[in-house]
Amino acid sequence: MPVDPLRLRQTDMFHQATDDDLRLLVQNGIERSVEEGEFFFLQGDPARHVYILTSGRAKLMQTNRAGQQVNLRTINEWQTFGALGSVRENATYPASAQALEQSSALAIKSETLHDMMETRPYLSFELMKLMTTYLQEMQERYRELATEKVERRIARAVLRLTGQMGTKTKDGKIELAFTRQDLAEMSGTTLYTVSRVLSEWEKHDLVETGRERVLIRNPHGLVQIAEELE
Amino acid sequence: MPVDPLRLRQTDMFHQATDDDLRLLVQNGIERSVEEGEFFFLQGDPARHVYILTSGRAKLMQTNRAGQQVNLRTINEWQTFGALGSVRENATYPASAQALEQSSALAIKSETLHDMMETRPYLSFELMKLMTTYLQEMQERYRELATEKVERRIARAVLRLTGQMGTKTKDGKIELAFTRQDLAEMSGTTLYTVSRVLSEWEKHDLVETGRERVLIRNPHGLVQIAEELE
DNA sequence: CGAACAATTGATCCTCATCAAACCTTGTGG
DNA sequence: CCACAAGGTTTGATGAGGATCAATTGTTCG
Repeated sequence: MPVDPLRLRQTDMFHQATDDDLRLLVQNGIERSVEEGEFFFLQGDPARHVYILTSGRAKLMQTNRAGQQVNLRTINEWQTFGALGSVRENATYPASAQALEQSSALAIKSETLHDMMETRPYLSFELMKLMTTYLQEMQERYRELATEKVERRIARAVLRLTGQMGTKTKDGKIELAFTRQDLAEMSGTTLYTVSRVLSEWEKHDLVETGRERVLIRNPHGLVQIAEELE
Repeated sequence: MPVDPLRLRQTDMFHQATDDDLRLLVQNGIERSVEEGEFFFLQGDPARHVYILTSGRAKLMQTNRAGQQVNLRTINEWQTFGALGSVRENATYPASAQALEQSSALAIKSETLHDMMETRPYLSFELMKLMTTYLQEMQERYRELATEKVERRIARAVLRLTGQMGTKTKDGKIELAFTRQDLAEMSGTTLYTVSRVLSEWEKHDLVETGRERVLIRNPHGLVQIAEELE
């Protein structure tokens, strides 16, 4: 199912784009559909495309040579990914992008975008804003990982996800659809520790848990864990 | 001592700038000198200026509310800092910049740079390239911190510094001027652990150590520690 | 020389990672 | 509709890797 060019404007990077620009992007892009668990690209692949997720959900992750993974961020509809590798020519992707569910993305040739940037200052400006946001977030997470204890890091990860992907249920709770493993990769710990912490939280009525699911009952309590001194 | 506008071209961001642009920057900037240990700006200050270090050495660091610090990067002559906070209006600096020795910097009003970017596409493009580089490095360090053991992290930190700030001595060794505390903040550990690891390395003739000083005797040995499987 | 600061080293303790086993949940096919 | 497989989750036991604390020993500089 082809992408409606005008919907592309939901993408931060293209907020200010003209209709013609959007059409140009879609014309020069190809749509890629990917099953749950499959990859849009792998760390180390030549960075030939920049992607915009048009449906589904994906995650960006990095692997070390021993195979351990960390989650860099989760990608929602109309978010860009793979842009980092495309700034310099002949770059390779510094991370892998894996679909969390069946997903589609518009893949635009890196050069196309590169060329467009030369004549459309808004593009590099927007991309820069995006990069600074990510950089700032990474710096914060880096500090957290270096200085904070696990429970707090998990609380932060959950709260971050709440803002980005939380869906409200009828009775006012907020639902997150992630495995313990996912949460572990996002907070730099193991699924065992996440499980233990969630159980502890459940005892104190902060959350309800289930398979691939966390319901947040008391966000304020989590904020307290995430922010409180000591 | 006023900054020679043309020397500004050493700054990555201004490689492609015209002479007039450089002069404009200097005219609109003020020079700030700062003693060792003092701050150019503090985390949380309103981000009114973008800085270019014209002499000395500084570090960018983040502090959590308990006062623990992490080192985000070290700043050398002609490198930009404080640019991150200046992209959005009314932003605050996400980190503090502290002089490692007596240093000077050219401070340019954020708005000035912002305005210049609108008419000079190369500026936002260069700034974007810079941001992607930093982002990529932070992502890597984040993964390291999450998945690698301390010794390896310290080895990586030392090697990174070697590339950025290492000065060669006559007899072919590479010298780094950092305290154990600095290295600890850069690798997410404590000065005690750094001290122990360096002592161990010294026993194996990989380095020589001294007060605020590490001499690298065998870089290849360090690479091995940093890269080797297991 | 003495003060201030940096580094070392030992002893101790605590947080988490790791491993193992059992238990749930969900979806599939007979 | 049940049985079973596959994958997700829980929980306990154990131990390692570093953090923390304390005391001592350099080093530098006024």
